[in-house]
Order: sequence, then structure tokens, then C-alpha cells
Amino acid sequence: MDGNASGEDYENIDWDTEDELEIENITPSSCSNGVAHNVQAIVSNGAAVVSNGEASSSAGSSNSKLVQHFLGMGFSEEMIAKAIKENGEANTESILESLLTYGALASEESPDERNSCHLNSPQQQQFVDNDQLSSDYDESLLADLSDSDDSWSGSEIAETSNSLPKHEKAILSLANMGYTVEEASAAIDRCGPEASIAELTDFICAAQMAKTEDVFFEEEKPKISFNGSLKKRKLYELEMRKRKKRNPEDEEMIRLPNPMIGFGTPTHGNVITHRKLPDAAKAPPYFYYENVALAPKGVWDTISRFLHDVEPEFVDSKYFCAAARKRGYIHNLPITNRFPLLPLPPRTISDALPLTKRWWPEWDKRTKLNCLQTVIGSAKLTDRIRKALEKCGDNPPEHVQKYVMDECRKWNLVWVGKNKLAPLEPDEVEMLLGFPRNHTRGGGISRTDRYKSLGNSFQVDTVAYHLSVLKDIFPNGINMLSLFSGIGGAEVALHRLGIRLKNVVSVEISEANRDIVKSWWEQTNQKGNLIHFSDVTQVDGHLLQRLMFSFGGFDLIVGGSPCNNLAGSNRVSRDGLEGEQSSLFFDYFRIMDLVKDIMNNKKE
DNA sequence: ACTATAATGACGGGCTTA
DNA sequence: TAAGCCCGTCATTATAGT
Repeated sequence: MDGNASGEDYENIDWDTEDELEIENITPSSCSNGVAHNVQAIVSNGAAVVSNGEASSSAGSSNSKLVQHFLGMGFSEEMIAKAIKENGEANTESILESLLTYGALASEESPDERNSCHLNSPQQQQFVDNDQLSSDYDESLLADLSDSDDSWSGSEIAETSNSLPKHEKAILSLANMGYTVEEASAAIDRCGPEASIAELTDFICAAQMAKTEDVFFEEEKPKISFNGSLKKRKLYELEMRKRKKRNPEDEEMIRLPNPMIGFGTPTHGNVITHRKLPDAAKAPPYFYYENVALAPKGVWDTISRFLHDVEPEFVDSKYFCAAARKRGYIHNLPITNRFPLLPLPPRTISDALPLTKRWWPEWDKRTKLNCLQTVIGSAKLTDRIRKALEKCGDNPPEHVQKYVMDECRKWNLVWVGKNKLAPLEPDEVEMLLGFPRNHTRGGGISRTDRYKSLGNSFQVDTVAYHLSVLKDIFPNGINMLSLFSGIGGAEVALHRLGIRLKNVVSVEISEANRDIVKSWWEQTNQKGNLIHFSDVTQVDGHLLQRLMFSFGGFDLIVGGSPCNNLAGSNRVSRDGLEGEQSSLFFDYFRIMDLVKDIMNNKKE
């Protein structure tokens, strides 16, 4: 994947021009009402803010890359600037060390210093009065606000008793969210008794991160590679185990369900109809996070802990279509009255690919395909298999059958002729994943890249089933923040559900993928606005604030962060959540937290 | 002929379930 | 205990484009 957040290619990213160009491409087709006009201005400004930020941290682009890197880890800009000044730009390790030291020192410093080490807490971000805005815009803003307010007023509200003193109540809620009492009270000590739960969780997360890094540095001081190593993961797991020992019943490892049907599927029905969300997860907006289910041990525990301790819903898409796809979803959506996309997709290979039936030998017992991945079997492979089969006539001996079946399962081969196996065609993958035919075709994308983009995508029917509950909640449509959009699985799902897409802010590193979504957007005659950005690490509070200000906040944040370093088929760099690409999960967390903060401040 | 892009093939292992 | 599964990476080779 060209998605690579820590490479040298940052220098090549030209925010202003690229984004303005993309906006310009969109605006003419969809700006009949002035809203788009506003958005254009806002996005341009947003980009300008980003570059201003880079400029203000002085000393050019490599510096800003550095700053962004640490911002991404959750340190405040002031601290980063300070650390860079002390250590110089060259030595990232010593900068990080300084940053962590500041964190440690802060606890003994004066109260004023306390807030400076908060993770990502936006400084007094508020919504300004919108006198200067056009009436069009005003209307849409109000409509949106009432949308989201309505939707949340009905949800179950806190059951914490009012008799408790404030700080004990806070400890209680934090404990409910899965933090230890020590962590909670330390956070309250540091942030003060008046601190909001969000502030407190921010602090705890920062502390946890720092702690993990600390262990790493203590034992590995000499040469550290920044892009997480296996050792780093091992140490992280060690830390997990230590924590578990300290508090055995508190830190239950997440286990995968069998059958993997989450809270239910269209065919299994809703097995679970009620769940209790942690308080912190009840606040708007709705969020939906996705990643591979079979991640290294401890990864889902960490992801869950960062996402307000919401339990993952593990679902295998083989219950929705003809191909397996084991994924975990963490979301705060209601789970009653879900409904599937119609028509229901074929759920066996022979129904999905009828032409294969004729050639399917009786000794191939498969009815479902395995997970659709990013690479396919080669022509040479299927040629070898054909020759092997031809040699032994109509009834291949056991060992040949086993050889063939092993390859079939490994490469998801299907029968297309006598003794002839073939990998799936890209349009067959599109169909299995629930995308319109030719969704990824043309526009300059190579076959190889089509497979890659598709292999990295959502299964649309599965995601749509989960998101279907939004249809009643937002009859007028939604504003969505789509992180790691890929080829637009969430967008397609919502569209097929008949949920209008008002404003979609989409962040996707691959230009080919952005083109795919853009072209889908045009072809489906979307009336809303599609706003593209390329790099999640560059999405900051200012940008979000401007965007949200323009259309009244997000109703939904969707994202599946990179699985490269989690996926089982990665033999080279399965480094866990700290891996080069997979660590972008922390940007999902960071951005979600920023959005929540902005939306909550707005209400007060 | 040279360059850029696309396709190919070699590369295990951690973890779960039966 | 054994079988089966997995949103992958990288260097090399083939092909397309000029």
C-alpha cells in the first residue's frame, strides 16, 4: 500500500494545492445552494491553518513532519516545541525521551503546568456565533443540530447516583469504563476534581502510552528503531500480562465468539438485543471502527480500551455473503431493529458464481470462499495444478486432491473448466464484497491495485446491517467523517441503505482510492458534498473545528485503520498495534476524541 | 534501447478450533 | 495434537510506454 505515514514522503505532500484542486473539482457540480461555497472556503482555510501550523513550528518541512509525528502520539504542541529545541531535530529518540520526562515531571509541578500535558485536549474550542453566515447555511446548521440533539436525547442516561461527591462519582465512572481505581484517582489528582470524564480519560491514555514507552526505553536504551519492532510488541505484551496479574478480574482478555455472528445477523436473527454502553461512549457522535478479528493477542483489548471500553462486535462476513471475512467492529450504535440490504447477496459459492458449478468436483467440499485478500494466485500456479490433475485422469488420488485443495483454500481458487482453476476476477470480488460492478475499474488503476484496494475494504452488506439503525435516527441524512475511507465501503453501505449523505469528509492516503470514491460519488448523483483529505495525521483540531462549524458537527465517524501489522498473512512486519501502519489507529482515536470534545464544548 | 509500471513468486507463524 | 486460517511484503522479472 502506498499508505505510509512515517516515510520520507511527507515532504511531497502539498496540502493546499491538492485539496483545493479536489474541492474545485467537486464544487462546480454541486454548489447550487451556497453551502458548497462555504465548504470550499472553509476547507481552504482549514488547509491554510494546517500549513500555518507547520510554519509556526519553524524550520521547514522536516521539522513539521517531526512535530506531526509527536502530535500523533498525543503530546501537546508546546511540549514538542520545547523538546525539539532542547534536543535538536535530528535525534527523535531523545526528543521522545524528553517528552516522556516532561510527562513524568509534570506531576510534581505547579498546577498551571498540569493541563499542558493533556492528550489532545483542544484549547477552548468553541463554536462562534454564526451571524455572518448565509441563511442557507444557517438553516442547514440548525437542522443538523436538531438532528443530532434529538437522536441523543432518547438514549439511556447516566445511572450514577447524585449523592456521591464529584470526584468519587468520577472514579466510579472511570472504573466502569475499565480503568483501575489507581489510574482514576491519579488522573483526578492531576486534572483536578472539576475535570470532565473526557479530560480524565485523555490523561489516563496518555499515561498508559507513556508507561508503555517507558518500559521500552528502560530495557532498550541504546539503539531503538522508531517503527515498532517485534521486541517492542513483546514488551507491550509483557506489560499487559503484568497489568493482568496486578488486577486479574479487571483485565479479561477479549475472546472471539463462535459462531462469529456479533449481536446477530439477518439469518441468525438478533441473538443479543441489548447491551450496556459505557457512559463515555454514549455521547455523540456515533462511531464505527473496524479491523481484523484475528489480530495478535492483546490488540483488541488495547483498541477497546482506547475507544471508551466498548466491547468489539466480531462478525464473520460469511454469514452475509459467500466469502469469509472475520472482523471486529467497535461502535456505539443501537443494535435493535437492524435490517439488511436487499436483495440478500448469495451466500454460497455456487449461488454467487453459478458458472463454476459445472466444473466443481465432488471432492471439493467448499461452499464458502476464504477471506478475500490483497493478492491473488498466479497463472503459473493454476497451470501447475492443471497439469497435475491432467496426469491422473478423472479420479485424482488422495495426495493430489490434498495438494489441490490446499492451494484452493490458500488462494481462493474457483473451478472454471475441466481441471481448470482460477483466482477470482476483480469484478467478482467487487460483487462478493457488496460493491457495484466496476466500482474499482478503470480510471487508471491497475489490476493488481484493484485487488489490493478491494482486499483492504469493508464487506458492504455486513457494515450496512450495522449502520441500518441510522436510517430512522437521521431521516434527513447524515454528516460523516470517514477515516481510512479506502474505496468507500461505508459510503456505499449508507447510500444503499437510502441514508442521504449530506457532507462526507473523507480521509484516504491513496490517490487511486480517492479517485474511485470521487467517481462513485458523481455516478450516483450525490447531492451532498464530498471533501477529501489524504493524511489522517494531518487532521487537527483547527481543521475539524472549521469543518464541523460549517455544517454543524458529525453524526457519524467511520474508519477501519490499517491492518498491515496485525494481519496473519503478514510474515514480514506483523508488529502489532505499534507497527508502522497499524499505529495509525491512534489517529482514529485522537480524531474521534477531538470531534467529541468540539461537539461537547459546543453544547455548553 | 531505455524507463516506468505491473505481475509474479518466495517468504512462516501465531492463534484458534476440532 | 493437528489442521486450518489469515484486509501481506519484498525483490525480481515481465510488460508496456516512450
